[in-house]
Formats: sequence, structure tokens, C-alpha cells
Amino acid sequence: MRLSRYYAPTLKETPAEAEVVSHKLLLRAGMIRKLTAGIYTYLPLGLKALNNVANIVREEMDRAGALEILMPAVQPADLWKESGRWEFYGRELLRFVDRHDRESCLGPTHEEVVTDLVRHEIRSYRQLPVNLYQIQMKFRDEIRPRFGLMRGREFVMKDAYSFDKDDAGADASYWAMYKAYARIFERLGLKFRAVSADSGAIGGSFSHEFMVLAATGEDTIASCPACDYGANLEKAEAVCPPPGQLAPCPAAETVATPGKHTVEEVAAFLGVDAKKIVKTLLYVADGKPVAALVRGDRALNEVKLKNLIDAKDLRLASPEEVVAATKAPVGFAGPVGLAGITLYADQELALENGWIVGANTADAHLRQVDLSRDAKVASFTDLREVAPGDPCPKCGAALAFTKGIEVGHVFKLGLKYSKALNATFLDEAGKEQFMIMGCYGIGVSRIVAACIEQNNDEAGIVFPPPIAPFEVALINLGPKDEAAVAKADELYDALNKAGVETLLDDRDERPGVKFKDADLMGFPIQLTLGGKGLARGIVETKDRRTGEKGELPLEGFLEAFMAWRENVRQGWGLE
RNA sequence: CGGGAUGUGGCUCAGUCUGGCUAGAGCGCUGCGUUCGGGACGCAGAAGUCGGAGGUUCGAAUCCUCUCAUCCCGACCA
Repeated sequence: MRLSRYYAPTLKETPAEAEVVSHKLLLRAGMIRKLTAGIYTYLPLGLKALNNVANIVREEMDRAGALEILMPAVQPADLWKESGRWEFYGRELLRFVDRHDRESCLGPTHEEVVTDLVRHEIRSYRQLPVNLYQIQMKFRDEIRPRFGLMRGREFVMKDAYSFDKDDAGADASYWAMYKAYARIFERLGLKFRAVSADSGAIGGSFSHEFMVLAATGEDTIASCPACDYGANLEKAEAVCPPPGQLAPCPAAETVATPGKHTVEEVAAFLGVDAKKIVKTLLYVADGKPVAALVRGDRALNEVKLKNLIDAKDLRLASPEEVVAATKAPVGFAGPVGLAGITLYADQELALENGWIVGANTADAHLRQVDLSRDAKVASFTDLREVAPGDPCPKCGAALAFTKGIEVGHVFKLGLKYSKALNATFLDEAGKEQFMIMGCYGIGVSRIVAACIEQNNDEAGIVFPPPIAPFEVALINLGPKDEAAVAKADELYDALNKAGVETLLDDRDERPGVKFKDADLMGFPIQLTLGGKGLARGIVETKDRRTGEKGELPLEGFLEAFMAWRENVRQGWGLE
């Protein structure tokens, strides 16, 4: 492709709307343009990058035995009512009525549609397993779309669904997808990590997330440097010794703590460690107040609490609600005498006695509290957030934290949808059984953004070769010099014939402009053809990732180029 | 949805607090000339209902009310 006839409007300045680096660079490099909040047009360069990702995903899905289909974006409400998600999916499901007043929605995911498809066709265990996938535009009416392609309302997703006749088969399908995903991210040239994860609203028994590592990632990954344990912080288990016999403690007593609301203030005022204090957090779960107790120096993991009590909606109580529940201002809530509110304690709180807790009275705390004696705790379970340095649940080594961007998620769904939608088959014994499902998503458009979050510098994007819209930018510094033009055309043709996608910058621009644009757009390889080099019979080279410059002879160029290109690819960790 | 902020040529912003002449700058764009190895320079030009509606005022980009949009922080998620 010739840049002079391409549509890649680059921007010198960053549009005010962009905050994160991938969004800024995608706009600046002329890859995307916003239509409205969370909805973007892919320009030629952006689309090429997107398609490069999609094609690798497709190849690996095919290799893993999945079959590509294409399902509709518009879906009837009836199906969603049948699965129960019409009520429960929430306002992210974009609903509308058509001219016949039929309720419909734009698909945010396709469990209902595939399950409906399969239940009509598959009758026998002989037809199983089957794994169907698609690469398609999803719509989720996000409360707050943000960060450009990172969280759009419309986004390209690869979603696959497996149906198996038994649990062993379902596990095999799951791990086949897991392996395919690992291959995909390796082939894309991205640094990633697979971690065990919470299965969230989609439901199911277990799941893994694939995270692209990037300092700007929204998710925190707790991973073990010694073994292969890795988990999303939401899911990471806290290790806790089993509770022993607790020494009895004297009767609880009230102590004045005037104006001391926070754990830190109370600890400092009483001259004790925050570890001796119990934090009482009031939440509203599906409209009902609940209290969660964690040690003063710990953070509550809301996902764990939500899963424990199986709540659909969980939020921190407002100050007014706290006052209503505890009869005391915020900061003095405690587990003792909290009438009508279920208490859930972190497992660590069963290990010791003599806690300091809020007194449910302004400016007062209780000490010498025995939680089993003085309060009615419903359960002691893992509720806290893991912290860096905590022991690995598998091997005990100190966990380290890194930031990542979730780009893929594999779920073992089990019977959730097959039961809801009655997807059954006859087994060997002629007995009707529910199919066992798995679902597997990859955020194709998000990968493009995540890839840029991971690979960029001051000058712009640094695309890994497999994702780059063009692998090579061929810069002709002398677009008016016939000899240079002829040579540029010759190299351009040779590269394209050799299967190396090349963008020829044949614009009548000053050299600086061309260099800046090539850097910004992030092509892995830059070749510069200028008067100086031409006279000496060489082309200049630049590896965008390392910034390293070199030369290649014009005589026997292609061969020398292909060899050097191999080095560049190896630098990316590609085969 | 709760909290915070912003809307002024295509882009980045100044001007708004303290109302007042023809609304400015840089980038970009068009033409001409000089340039030409890391976002050139000169000259000439095109381009703005100051997000929208209503109000206050002799007079509104500026003050008031409403509204729309966008961005950031939270809950959700590929």
C-alpha cells in the first residue's frame, strides 16, 4: 500500500478525550475515530491490526477443532427470558422493541443463541462433543465505557461454546481451549499470564482469565514466583492456619475513642496494632444489610463476600444506612449487638481473641471482645483481599503482584444453560442427559488496545510483527527523484511478493514527518531509502522495538532482508 | 446511577472569575515562493450558530436556569 493514497490521518496533538496510552495512540496514529461514547470506527490501519488478531484467533480455534459460525446480533427476548437472564443481566443488555412490539436485545454474549441452536439439532451422544465459535460484534451498554477500545460498548469478540456428553469430555474441551488460548497469545507476541478467576455473572464452576501484562492494566494478578500459581486478585485465596483453642479473654469493656473513626486513628489512639482491631463493614446485599468483618490491617474482597452470600447485587452501605443500622455515626460500627444484621467474618478472626471493635455508639469502641462469645457470627471464611508477600496457596512462597488486562476468559459452565434451555441428548443407555457446556471468550478488539498498552514508547506504538498492520514501512526520502522512486518501487514489489506486508511512504513530505509517522504507527521494521544510502548502494534499517539502526545492501536485498527480519522476529520471542 | 470536570474553526487551547469594539493563538488545511535526513520558513487565504434552549441586561463566549454531549473516579466486564 502507498501511504500517499492511504487513509491514515495522524495527529500531532493528543485529542483531549483520550486518557490512556492505547487510546491516545490509536487516535493519533489514525487507526480509530470515535462516533459516540464507547463506539468507534476502525480506519484502515486499525482494521488491519484487528483482522490480524482475528485471523490468528481463527486459525487456532480451527486447529483446536472448533467450528466457525456467525450468530445474529439481534436476539429475541423470549430466549433470554427462558434462561432467566432477561431479568438478571441488568442494564448492560441493550433492549428495544421492534415495529411489532416484540421485545428484543442486542447480544452481549451468545449462550442463549448457541444453546438454542444446538438443542434443536443434537439428539444423540454420538453427535457430541461439538464446539462452535464466532468472531462478531458484541454490544454491552456499559455504565461507563472508557479507555477507547479497552472498554467500548461495541466490541469485537471471539466467543466459543462447547457441548459435551460427560464431565471428562467437558474438561477435555476446556483444556483444549485453554491450550489454544495460550498458543494464540504466544503467536501474537504478547506477554501474558493465565490465572484462575472468579466466574462472575456468566456463572459456572471454574474459569481462567488470560491477562496481557501491562503496567496500566486494570486488574491485579497475584502470582507465585516459585510455582505456576496465578490468580486474579478477586479470586486469590488467602492462606490461613486452622483455628485452635482460643485463650478465654476477660469481659468486653467500653473504651472512649472520641472522634477516632478510622482503624489507623483508633490504633494510634489506643496504642495498639491495627491487627488487634476488627473492621466492620456494612453492605447492602440485594436490599438487605449485611456486615463483613476483617482484621484492621486487611482489605475486604467484595467478590468473595458476594459469592459467599450468593448476592446478585452488593454495595457498600451509605452513611445514612450505616447510621440507621448501627445507631451510631460511621466509624463506630461493630459486631456486638448489631440486631437483625447477618455477620460474616474473615477466617483470620477465628484465630485470636480479645479484639477491639466499634461499640455502635458515637466515640466509643469495645475491647476484649470474643467474637464467638459476644457476637453472632454466621461464618468464618476467606473474605479478605490477598496482599503482596502473602504465602502462595500452592507452595507457600511469597506472592507477587502484577498488573494485567483481561483479554480472554474460559469458563466451564456445566449445566447452567443446558438446564435452563433444556438442551439434552440421549446417552449410550438411551437416557436423556443435559449437555455439559463451556464458554470461551477473547476480546479481539481489546487485544489491539492491550497490545499497545504493553508495547509503546515516547514516539508511539511498537507493534509486535503479528499484529502490526504492516510489517514494514518503506520510507522513500526522495519522492521526486526518479531513481529513488524506481528503487523504492522495486523493493516494495519484492517485499510484497515475498509475503512481507509493506507500506510505502511515497508522500511528498519532509523526512522528519515520515520518520515521525512511521514511529507513531508502530511498524516493526523501518526501511529508509535516501540519496546518501542510494549512492552507497544500501538501504537503512531500523528495528522499531529496539531502535537499533543498520543497513542492508541493495544488491541481493531480499535475501539479506529476510535473514535480518528473522532476527527482529526473534527479538519479539516469535518462532 | 453516585461523585468530579469539560464543551470556543478539523486538532490543542487562551479569553469566562471582573459582561463592552471586528472572538484570538499554535497546529492542520488551500495557493505561491524558498526549503528538503527526525514533525521547515515567509507571504497570502479559507474556516467559528463560542454544545443547545430559555432568561437577566442597553449589551452575553462571559451572569442565571434548564438541557445535551464528552471525559475522569466508583460498581460491571472480553
